[in-house]
Amino acid sequence: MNTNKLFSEEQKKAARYAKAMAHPVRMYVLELLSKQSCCYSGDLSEVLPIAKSTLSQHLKELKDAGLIQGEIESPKIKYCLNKENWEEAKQLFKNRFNL
Amino acid sequence: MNTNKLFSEEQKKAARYAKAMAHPVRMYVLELLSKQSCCYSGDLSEVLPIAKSTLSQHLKELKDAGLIQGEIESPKIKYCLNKENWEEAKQLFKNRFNL
DNA sequence: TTCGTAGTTCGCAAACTTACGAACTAAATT
DNA sequence: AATTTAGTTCGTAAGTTTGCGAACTACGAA
Repeated sequence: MNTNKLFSEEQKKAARYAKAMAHPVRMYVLELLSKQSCCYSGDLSEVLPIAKSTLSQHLKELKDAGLIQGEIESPKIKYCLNKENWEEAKQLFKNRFNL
Repeated sequence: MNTNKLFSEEQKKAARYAKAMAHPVRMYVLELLSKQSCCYSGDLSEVLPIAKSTLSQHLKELKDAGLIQGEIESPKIKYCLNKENWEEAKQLFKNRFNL
């Protein structure tokens, strides 16, 4: 399917963000971060019933989608929302669906 | 992964709704319906660059997720948002992310 | 310099998604 | 009864996602 002209960039972005949210683990992480600003991936690892490698994969997806960012605080990594993109995502959803 | 106790039902629902939105075609349909209350799948078929069978599949996903409902108006089918679930989805997103 | 901690990458398997065309169903029209 | 219209279902192919454990990297502490 050639999507070049048929969907707006905004629709594609909104769908992309929705995809990043489309898994309970990732929803959990986003929800946590939207409430407490930061967390360590070790803390997530303790609480979530998945292998570390799997968690790492989910965090990578959130990073690739632009919704979170990690900061090294050796030996841990501190994750926060990427505020700019997070605001964009919220705006996209609000505008589309008048939430 | 056993998700029985680890994520709230609400997180799972929210992720489920996000998944339904996680494709440009489905985002397009939802956006349209949130703006104009109804549409015929034939109209969508004319405007979207995908095979009828593929569109049918996407509409089925939205139906299965509970976000839309179809009503037969022979020989066409009229689609609308499923208002109850749509409100639920919006509420879930608002509450989670204080949008 | 070796060890432990924290996290990532690799390789793989199983399941799911996306897309298509062909064949099908259901109902209204001719 | 045959045709047309509108949409669904089936079978299939290619690609993506989810998950795991094992092997790896990076780096601070002993």
